[in-house]
Amino acid sequence: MKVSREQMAENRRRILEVASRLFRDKGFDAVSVAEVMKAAGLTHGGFYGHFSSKDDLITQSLAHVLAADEGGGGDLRAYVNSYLSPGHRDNAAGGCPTAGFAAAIRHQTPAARSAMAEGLRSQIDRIGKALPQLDAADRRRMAIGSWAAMVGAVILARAIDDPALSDEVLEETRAFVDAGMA
Amino acid sequence: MKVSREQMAENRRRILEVASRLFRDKGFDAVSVAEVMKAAGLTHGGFYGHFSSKDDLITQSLAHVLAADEGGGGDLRAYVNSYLSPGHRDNAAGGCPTAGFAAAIRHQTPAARSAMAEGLRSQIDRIGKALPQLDAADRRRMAIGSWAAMVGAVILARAIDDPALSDEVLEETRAFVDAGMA
DNA sequence: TGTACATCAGTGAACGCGCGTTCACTGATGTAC
DNA sequence: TGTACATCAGTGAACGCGCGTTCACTGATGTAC
Repeated sequence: MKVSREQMAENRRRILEVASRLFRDKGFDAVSVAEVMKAAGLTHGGFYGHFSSKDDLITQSLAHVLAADEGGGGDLRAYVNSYLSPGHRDNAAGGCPTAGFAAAIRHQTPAARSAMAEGLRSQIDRIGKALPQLDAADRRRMAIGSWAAMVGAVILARAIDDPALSDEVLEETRAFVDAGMA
Repeated sequence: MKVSREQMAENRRRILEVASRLFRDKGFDAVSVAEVMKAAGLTHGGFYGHFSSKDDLITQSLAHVLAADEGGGGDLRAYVNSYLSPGHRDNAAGGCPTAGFAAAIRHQTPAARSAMAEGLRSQIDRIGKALPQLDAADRRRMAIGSWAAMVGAVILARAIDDPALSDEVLEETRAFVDAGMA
């Protein structure tokens, strides 16, 4: 049955939100269109009224979640600490989309890869702006190096099944990044 | 038709090798059992004579490729340079299994995650041993922090479609890691 | 060493299943008068 | 404002396809004599 224009817009927004959470949690391939629609409180048939394909949903949910501010612009030390925390490691569904998607983007459409590049650019800029004490070259190096270490550490910490080693990867990477910023 | 025991052992080895390359190149889900067997010069029906399931193949090919020395034990500076090179970024099929698999391991079986943890442990030790000038705590921090940055940088560099930014991520991360080791 | 035969690695057709996608239908929305 | 109707967002059955897996069969291997 037809719904109001506002209702439809809200449905679309909800699809994008649950899709981005499910994709971060389980990966693009392991989440079906029907599962996304069900989580959004709809049936699968209506999907193609909102998106032209599953690839289209992937690209749009990626752009949607990257558009939401990723943080890192304010207190950098606090941001690094929360990023490299067990809480973030254990909350992939609600966590950083870069850590969740970066490795899988390689196998997605050009549009999705382009959205990821744009997200990376703005994240590097945001971290750089939080390092005003450094000159331009050092700022760029610190921003890129720290971001690579943060994303890498969360991916590694999530990959392994040994909690002690996983915690240690987060803690030591935090000390490593902090030392670079000192 | 039956083949000799040596031939069968060689077939198994070849399956593991092509599987690890295909998985690194395209991801676990995007590679079918039939594709692996064809790449190994066999037909898909014989697969279950070697492995009990596709998950079993994933675990065994992971253990197989992690068992091959990953490097990092000798000249650390040279290893970092080659790791963070465009050549490595563009050769996922033959490149570092950690960069290739880390993010996907989260969704695999406990056996696969355990193999990845073991690989990570020995890689950290290997890098640490190449930093004899540091005390134990600094060595551990450098090894873990550098490895996280290296893996993260290659994953990010592979994710994005802008070659200039991709190259820059590799170069700046190399400078970042080198600065930490100085 | 040579022969007869049991073994079993590999073959390829077939299976059941879940997926992305399509489509005829429904009924609330929103517009024309 | 109230009514009549065209629109179209959402429904759910159905599709075609590729996947992981199974299985009856084949014929070379390797062993017993």
